[in-house]
Formats: sequence, C-alpha cells, structure tokens
Amino acid sequence: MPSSADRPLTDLEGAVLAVIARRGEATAYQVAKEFERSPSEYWSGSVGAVYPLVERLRQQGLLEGHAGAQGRRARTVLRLTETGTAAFQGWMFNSDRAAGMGFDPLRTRMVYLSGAPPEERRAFLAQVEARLADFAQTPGFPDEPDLERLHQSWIAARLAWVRRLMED
Amino acid sequence: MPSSADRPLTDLEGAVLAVIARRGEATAYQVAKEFERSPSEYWSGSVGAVYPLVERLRQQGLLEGHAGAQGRRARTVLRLTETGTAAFQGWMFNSDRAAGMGFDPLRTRMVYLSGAPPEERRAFLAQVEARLADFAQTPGFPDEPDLERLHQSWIAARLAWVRRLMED
DNA sequence: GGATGCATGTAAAATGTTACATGATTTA
DNA sequence: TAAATCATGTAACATTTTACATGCATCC
Repeated sequence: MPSSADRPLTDLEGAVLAVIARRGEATAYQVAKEFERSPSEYWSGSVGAVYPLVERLRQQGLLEGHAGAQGRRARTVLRLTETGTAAFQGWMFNSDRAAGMGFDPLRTRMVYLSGAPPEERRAFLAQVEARLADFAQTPGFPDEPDLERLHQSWIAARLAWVRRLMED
Repeated sequence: MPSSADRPLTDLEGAVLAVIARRGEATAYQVAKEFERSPSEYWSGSVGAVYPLVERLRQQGLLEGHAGAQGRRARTVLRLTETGTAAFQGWMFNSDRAAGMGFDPLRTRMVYLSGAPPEERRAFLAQVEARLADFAQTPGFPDEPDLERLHQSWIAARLAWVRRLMED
C-alpha cells in the first residue's frame, strides 16, 4: 500500500483526513482517540499508527501543523492544506471505492457455508442475528445523534440481510 | 496481529483455511488464485502473502503438506490437520466476529457525511447506487451458482441500505 | 523450437500493532 | 503530594504488498 505522491489515498489515510476535515483541525492524539471510540473495531487507532501516518501526510504537503498550546504543554494542531483537501475529496467521493465490498466478516464466512446444508447455515445465521440484535442495544455514539442514527441504520441493514439469507 | 500458538486466527488465516477446507485440499498457488478471482478486492491474494502464511500455519501444525506431482513438477498439496480443523471452526463459527463491522468503505465515508446537508448526501449516495447497480450486472462467480447467489444477495442488501440512507 | 503463460517461490519495502517511555495535569 | 490519567510520542515486531526470479508446459 504505497502512499507516496499522487497515488490514491489508502483507506486509513482517507479516514484520518476525514476526521480532521470534519473538525476543521485536530491533533494526532485526538484523531487516534476518535478511532478508539468508534464502534468499528477494524482499526486499532493506536497512536503508533496515526503519528507516523500524519507525519507522512505532512511531508507530502497534505497536512500542515501549527503549534497550539494547552497550558504549558506543546501540541501540534493539524489542518488540511489545499492539496490535502483535494486529495481527501478524491478519496471521499470515489463512488467506485465507496461501493466496494471492503472486508465483510460475514460474507467471508458465508462463502464457506455457501454449499452447506440449509440447517447448518441457518443455525449459524441465527447466532449472528442474535449478536446483531445485542449490538443494536448499546449505542455506538452516545452523544452524537447523527452518527448514532447512521450506526443503527447500518445494524438494521445487516439484520435485514441476515434474515434474508436465512430464508434460502 | 500476532498469530502464534493458540491465539485466535486472523481473518486472512481464517479465509485461507476456509478455501482449503472447502476443497478438501489445495496448493498455496490455488488458494492465491481463488483470492484473485474473488470479486472482493480486499485481499490482494498475492502469493507473497499466501506462501509465508501457509508456512506459518504448517509450523503451528494447523496444516500438513504432502508432495503431489503434476507431470515432472514438484508441488505441495495442503490439507487441514485435526488441530487445524478445530482452529478453523473456532474462527468460522465465531458469531461475535461474524457480526462485526469489518471494514465498510461506505460506512466509513458516511461518517464524514453524517452532518452534511441532505442534498450533498443524496448526490453521493445516488452515485454509489449507480455503481452498485452496475456491479450487479457482471457476475462475480460465473461458474458457481451458490456463490453467485450469495454475491447478488450481498449487492441487493447494500442497495437496500443505500436507498434507505437516501430517504433521510 | 521459441514465445507465452502457468506454477512455485523469494526479497525489499511499507504499513500497522503492541508495548514501552515520559512529561504535564488533575484529583484524592 | 502521591496517584491516576491525559497527551505525546518511539521502538520492535509481524504482516502484507509489490516486484523480481525461475523452471516447466503448452501452443503456434
């Protein structure tokens, strides 16, 4: 996954820029925290991933950092440059990539079960359905209504798919 | 992502074992090809990933290889051991992981758009909808009906979600 | 029998994860 | 003021990607 000049952004890069773009500005630490808080467990959001990535983006001119201060403490506040904004939008509104499958843990498993007897499939899917239902109970974004709606909508869509699969 | 003894399998490990399990046996090359053919573009399925991974699994005793031959040519045919079967099933039927979000390229982007004005969201979603509709035209698994059904079902579920999102 | 592609690998480089280090702030 | 936690990083390690290497088979 090379990310050098004028290659398309990786998904992690896009997601990091998205966080900064949405807030206007942010520190690397804040970005990492936002990943940690997300109900998606896909990216660890460890600072060990975010700091080096941010550093690369700065060197490529997509991000600029200015010194801010909290109390006596040094901190680097990040903001998208013009180039960075363009690169971000290229990633963000790429409908081709947006429509792709990404990594789908259920689909990956269903490939294996595709030839299996219906009862076996259904037993498995019933468990997944139960987990999803649990999942829907605990809010993913307690204090951001827009994101919470999106989250619930995602779960609902998955539940619908699982139920559909159980019918076959 | 450590994969040493008795840690849970990574998703790539699980997926590789799934391919071998489904076929009964396979060579590393065949596994890599199957990933390449898949409509999912998430894993490159490069042999450079698969061969070392298979080697690790052999050393952990999850896979065993016996020499087969095609013409004069050496090849190593892989099969799950008993331990390997157990590990695979642990991965496969883990409904918790199966119900997770994995990496969803659309959701990732919608997080950014969650606060955006409805027309902007709708314009983007309309493009994604169009791409998904195209996507549905070309079969993902031309000669495997079960998998093709799964594939179409996945796309249909996504389309339904996208349309749902457009209504908000 | 030379070109093309299939099959089997290896190597270098980039990326991401976990774990560690350290100073500043707050809190008990 | 000691303990906890917030904020900012760095380092070692494992994994994955891209690119290269090479021998066998097939086809023209």
